[in-house]
Amino acid sequence: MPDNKKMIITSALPYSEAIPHIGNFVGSILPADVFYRYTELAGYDSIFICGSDQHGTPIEIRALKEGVAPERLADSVHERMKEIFGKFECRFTYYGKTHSESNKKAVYEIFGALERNGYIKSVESVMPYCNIDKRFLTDRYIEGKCPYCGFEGARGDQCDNCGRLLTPGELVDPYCGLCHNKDIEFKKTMNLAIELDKLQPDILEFVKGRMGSWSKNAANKTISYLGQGLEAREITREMKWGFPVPKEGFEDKVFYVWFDAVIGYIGISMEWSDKWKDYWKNPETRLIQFMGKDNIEFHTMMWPGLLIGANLGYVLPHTIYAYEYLTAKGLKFSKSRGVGLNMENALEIADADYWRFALMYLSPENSDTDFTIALFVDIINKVMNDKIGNYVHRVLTLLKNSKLRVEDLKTDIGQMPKAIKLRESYVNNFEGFRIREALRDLVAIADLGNEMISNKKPWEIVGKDGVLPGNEENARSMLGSLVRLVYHIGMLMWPFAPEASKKILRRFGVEKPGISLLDNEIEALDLEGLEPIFTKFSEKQLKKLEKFEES
RNA sequence: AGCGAGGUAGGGUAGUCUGGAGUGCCCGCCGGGCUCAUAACCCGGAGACCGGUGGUUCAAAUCCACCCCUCGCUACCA
Repeated sequence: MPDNKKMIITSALPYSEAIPHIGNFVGSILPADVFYRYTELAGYDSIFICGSDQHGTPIEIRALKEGVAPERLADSVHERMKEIFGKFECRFTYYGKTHSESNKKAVYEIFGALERNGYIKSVESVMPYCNIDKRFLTDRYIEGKCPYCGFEGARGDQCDNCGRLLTPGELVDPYCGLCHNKDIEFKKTMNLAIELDKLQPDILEFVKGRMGSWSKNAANKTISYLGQGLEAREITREMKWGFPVPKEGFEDKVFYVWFDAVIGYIGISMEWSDKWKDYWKNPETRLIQFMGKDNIEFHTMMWPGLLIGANLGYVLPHTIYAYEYLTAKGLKFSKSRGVGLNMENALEIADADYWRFALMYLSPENSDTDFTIALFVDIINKVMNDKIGNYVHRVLTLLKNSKLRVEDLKTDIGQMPKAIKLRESYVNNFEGFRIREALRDLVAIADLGNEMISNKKPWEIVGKDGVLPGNEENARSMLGSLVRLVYHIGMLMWPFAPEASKKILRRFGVEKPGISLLDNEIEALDLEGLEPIFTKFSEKQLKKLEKFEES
């Protein structure tokens, strides 16, 4: 139940190299958005912060290859992502980006504090250096022959042929992955690192106090990592693209992308509004963070570690919720391997509401979940259409035929214990981050409605042209109850399928949905131009989809 | 190899923390009902040695040990 505490909801920042696929979406931004919409529905004072993660090697290298400035490349992808998230009805309070003045300010502030407080040290490493390109090469961008299987073209991090993890020094006859010359030498270089080992006791205390409300995978993985002991982690890199390090001797380096990406939550909020402080510097605020399971250690240890070390009064994460993966035919969705469906293509198949609903219905909250078109179509046709859409439509049609007016309807929710129970379950499930279960509760309300119709047989007392004489009282309470459930569905559907929700609520004159409204009498009823709120996939579309799945 | 997550009817899941008759849900299947509705809806039924083996217990899907299988992470990707 809502209290007066503020809430910051974040999704892991999507990397702006390419358009995310639906696996990325369902694993972070979608649940964050759905949860944020729930907090609005429940009446919390919450903000939803996200943005594009723009720094890092892949973008710099790609920009180099395409002959454009990294910033231009990152910004163009950022604009496309912003647009596509908008099309998916994501309701960010603010969607920013990491390459911004405000984020630079936040990064410098936190770095400065960490240094002042004695948590930064320099570490020496030896890295391959290309004398032609005049730059250090990260593991991915040095290539050569695999020392194990002899494969030509193995990368410094891994051999694609035998799958072994490698280090650049192991490669036989290494060459630069950019210019393909062999004029490479291994040179010493210095980088800055955050001393997580020093922060370990504080991080451990933080984790112990909070992990009760984390997802199982996040909690267990963190315990396991902490048991092994944290080590200093580098926060600077040998690159041009990023924020220059403001420290003598390191000016030619930039901050490592993970460092300014997590700080981005703050930096982006700063750009949003002066009100950012009311949330970030308020010890009561709950910071709720959604992400894929690959992001766990950054959020449970490194990010809290740097906040604790900086000691600037920023709130620490309250809830960390990490999602498993959506897979396609058992394979992890992957841009590089061409597995899965990107968000732009997805909209050619179905509108945002359908994707949001179906993806949350399949949400990989507890384990990897296999996505198939057949399953997707099933959810749309059977669940959204046959259960929910059809229920809403049959009730509204009955109501229209009955010619009853809104003030005739008796809609005493107190007489509907099952509906109240489902509504409570919906709220409890959201509060416990069991979002998929909350969605099941919503579906169960439609099930309840369909069952009520069968039991009460309203067609026996409502004709095509009004209520049959002598049945007025009965019709008023019967239809009142049925429409009450439609009202509930419209309201509780809002986090999942906002467009359909709006379509329903508009008929009841509700502009801004809220759970507290569910106890009020329905005040308006507009039954003009009734049509089903969802439509099914036709046989024709199905065949098209099957072809799509083949490729 | 280490670590994390899973293995429950034909398929997909919940239940496992906090042991108590295999209990629930979705799809599919079989039978019946209904006609307000999107050929939709409702009711009933069949279908599971709860991955395996051993142990603890009056009692194990649930706790313990070992084993088998799947996925993921162990990246100078974020």
